Amino acid sequence: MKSKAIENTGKRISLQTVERLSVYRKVLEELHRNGVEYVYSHQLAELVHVGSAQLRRDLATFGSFGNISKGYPVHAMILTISKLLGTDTLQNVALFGAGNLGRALLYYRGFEERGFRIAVVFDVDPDKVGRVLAGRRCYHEQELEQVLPEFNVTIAVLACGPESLIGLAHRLSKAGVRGILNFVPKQLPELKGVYTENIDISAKMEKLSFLYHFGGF
Amino acid sequence: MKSKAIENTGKRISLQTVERLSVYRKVLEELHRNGVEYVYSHQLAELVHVGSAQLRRDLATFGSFGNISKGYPVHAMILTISKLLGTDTLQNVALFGAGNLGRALLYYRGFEERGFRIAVVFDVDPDKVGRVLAGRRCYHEQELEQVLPEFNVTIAVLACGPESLIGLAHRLSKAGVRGILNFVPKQLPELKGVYTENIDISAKMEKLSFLYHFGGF
DNA sequence: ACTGAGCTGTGAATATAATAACAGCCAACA
DNA sequence: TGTTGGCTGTTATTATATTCACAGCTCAGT
Repeated sequence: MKSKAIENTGKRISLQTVERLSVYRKVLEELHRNGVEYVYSHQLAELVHVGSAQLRRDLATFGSFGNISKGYPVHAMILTISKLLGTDTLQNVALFGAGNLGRALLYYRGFEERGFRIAVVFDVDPDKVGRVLAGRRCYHEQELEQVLPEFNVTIAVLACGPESLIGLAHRLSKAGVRGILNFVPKQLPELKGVYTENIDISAKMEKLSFLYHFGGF
Repeated sequence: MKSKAIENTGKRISLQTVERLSVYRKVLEELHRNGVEYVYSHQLAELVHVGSAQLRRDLATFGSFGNISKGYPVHAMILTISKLLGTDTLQNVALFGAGNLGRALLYYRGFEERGFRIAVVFDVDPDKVGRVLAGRRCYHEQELEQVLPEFNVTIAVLACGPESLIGLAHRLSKAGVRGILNFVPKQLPELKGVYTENIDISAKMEKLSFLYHFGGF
């Protein structure tokens, strides 16, 4: 796997570790809600279906926080991981495309508790432009350059049509966006200084299909 | 990375290779639409942002199909990859949850051309049960055991609430489902004989956020 | 105080993935 | 027909990720 690892306090944090950290935090939040204060590596590891050694190693990449006999402090770990992921403070996100998927994302209540807020919506459909959807004003995609700076957006979510996708990506890059989450099943160009992450739902199904047809069990 | 590799014709196909195959096929489809008949590994590699050696190696895992001087035959490769992924024939999928996301998936036209068809919908909301959504009848989740067998479903997509998620997973397992695509940001249990794949949108954003905050470029 | 059970953090060992590099082939062309 | 350029498939190499296994610590129970 192409592993762009990041330099931290002398230790490198691989992207795979980062992905697991999201999961750890998610489960830790649940433990926290249940009043659990400390958790052992093997307990948490079992909850997230990961080896306990790997869990300890992941956590060790950004400094040790485990109490040697009580285990890991749940709440402190949540805060530490949040800070590492940059989600300790709310980030504004721009949504492109107010179709079925776009609106589903708009109405989803779960982003805020994970540190993200869809602040603006863009579309090309004249019927949608100018309207207010779930409290967010919908602008025309052409207005991107004027509107985006107002909202201090660093991440763009693409749930639009595939037509002008490439051009859009370049414009976003120029407009200062630093991350793109792309739901459109079409290849984006590589943009310098912008990290792009694809979510291809059909591809995930294909993976499941492969496993099923090959009897991967 | 936990690499459950699959035994094929003596060669193992890693899941990472499978994921890339989806991308290859997606791009190959586009080339095919544009009338391209053959493509060289370095051309395709550039389109998908992968090293050409890796591309050739990926393709070689299921037998060689590259014409040594013309490159790879676009259409034949599409068919071969489709067969490998099991998407050469349409597969029925069951959707759980007809909320915002669920409906977005229901109305999405793109699944069929990738080999999947949402055949049934389940929900717990009495307002939705019994209604027909985008041509698909909505059943109550309780009816799962009776209804599922009619539709020959092997993959379930979870876009429901987190409340009875674990129980649902176990029931799906018992009902013969072989793959679960889970959009609910909650940890599923490990089910013997069922492969589960999670799509956590917030987690993807967290990853982007991490990269941005750490200046991973 | 002392012992023992059980935890974390981590060096060492292993498994896996990505890259480089090249042998052998084919077509085009002189 | 001989030669050359550029391609694939694959082997060798390097880089990365995971797992093992244990030193060293902490506390509970005596």
